Amino acid sequence: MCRGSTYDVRMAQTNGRTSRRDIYLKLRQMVLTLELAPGAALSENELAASLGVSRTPVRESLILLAQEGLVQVFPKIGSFVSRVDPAQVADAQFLREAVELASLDSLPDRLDTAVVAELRDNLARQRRADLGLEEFFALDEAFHHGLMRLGGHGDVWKTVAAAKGHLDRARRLGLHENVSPAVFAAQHHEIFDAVVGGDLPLARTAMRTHLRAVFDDIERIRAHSPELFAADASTVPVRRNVVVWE
Amino acid sequence: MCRGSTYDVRMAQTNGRTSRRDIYLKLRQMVLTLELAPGAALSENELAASLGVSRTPVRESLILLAQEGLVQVFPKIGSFVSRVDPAQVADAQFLREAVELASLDSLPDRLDTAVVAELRDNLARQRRADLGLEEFFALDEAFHHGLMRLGGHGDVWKTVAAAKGHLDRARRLGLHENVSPAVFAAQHHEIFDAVVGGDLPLARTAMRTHLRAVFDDIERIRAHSPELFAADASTVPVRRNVVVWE
DNA sequence: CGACAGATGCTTGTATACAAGTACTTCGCG
DNA sequence: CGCGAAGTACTTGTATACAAGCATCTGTCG
Repeated sequence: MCRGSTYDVRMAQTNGRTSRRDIYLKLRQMVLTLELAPGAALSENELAASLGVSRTPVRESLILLAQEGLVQVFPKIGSFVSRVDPAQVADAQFLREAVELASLDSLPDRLDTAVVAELRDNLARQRRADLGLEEFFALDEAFHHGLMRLGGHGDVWKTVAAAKGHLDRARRLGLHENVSPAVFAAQHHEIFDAVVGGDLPLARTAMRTHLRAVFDDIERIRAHSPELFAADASTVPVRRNVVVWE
Repeated sequence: MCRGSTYDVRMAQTNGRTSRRDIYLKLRQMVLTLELAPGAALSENELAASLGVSRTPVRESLILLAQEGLVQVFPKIGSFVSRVDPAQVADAQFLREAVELASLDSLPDRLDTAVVAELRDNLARQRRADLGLEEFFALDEAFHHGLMRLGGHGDVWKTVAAAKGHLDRARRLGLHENVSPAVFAAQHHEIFDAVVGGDLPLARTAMRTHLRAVFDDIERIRAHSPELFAADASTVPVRRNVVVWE
């Protein structure tokens, strides 16, 4: 009697009210898009008031973001958006390169035609001239995720995505000043053609070149404007009134 | 005025009282060591009472564990230790293999002698005959982490470790019935010798063989006793009184 | 004018009360 | 005896109150 019953996930979401999941996703998006700048002070009370909820869901969201490394919480002092840590950027670069290259190695002989079509459409959209920055990033994310799905490791992308928050923010810093999504789009094309053409070595080198280009772009922007990068990970940022001051 | 000041992490820990960090680590350890069996029901109230704290820190710990995939929380229904998900086990296997092999590729010419000595000592301890299961797992963890540190990617191990909870539990299931840490210890030796000997290809093949052996061990135990593995990820386990019943 | 001490306002951490909903139990009825 | 429906005990989600501590501002004294 009473076997396990299936649980409908939608019921937890369609409450209508903004739940913790919404708050977490919203805050995460704001951090990744630099709408919440690195080093900015986050007050649980202020966020709760501005979102129209109590401290509890805000606090729980901040705890999750802290575990991802996107937020730092100092007890009795304050919570802050993490400064972009070059070490974490390099770690994320290493991780994604290792995983994405290994995924290429495990591509099956016959590719999922639906995913291939999806990628082809994705690349077409990347070619559009009137492409906004966030739109490009979304397409970029979907493209790399799609390649992982071709290798049968679509779920592993979640782990990579969660670990590359610092890298994503660094990329946005770079592309803010130095628009060049067209170059990356062309590299995406090269990778895709090699994959569908079955040329594994070429796909590997193209992917490696692409990811390294992204990383070099970040290093360049770091030398250009280092104030948003973290010097020491355990350094408390300046307080709010001083932030207003600047 | 008022530049950023350094924050002493120890202050947040030496409160004496069991804080959320302690509770989180304790629960996580209990889940990984199967002291909390897959499928077991977790009540925030019961855990709070048994740990002598309120629901708040317990709840926040469960939220973190849920993000790691070790716990499933169903609103208004209950929280449960996740059943070992074969898909997540395979994902973790793919991830760690990709990362650890890539780390071998990035080994420097001159290895950190301190880490090498540490690894040598680690291997000596693995040889001891009176080795407990959890002791072996701790040494295994430290060994692989040490290899990553040699490649300069020690921090990446945190990401891998966080993602391989399901794989670790599957390993413990396997080694509970089928003691063979000696085989794995010998493989560790082989990897280590190839690394210090500078034989990169041999190190790669030895590592791959080792990780695949671990994975095959898991597949074997899954065929042997599948009741602790998840059939469908969104299936609610049986309720508490029924758990007492069985 | 300078420096030290207390007051104040902010922060996060924890405990508790309430809200909403599920699942099982039990009682009443046919 | 079978079955249905109200009731009860439990769950998690949220809001709120209190506790403890750091940083700054301010008042006072030398």
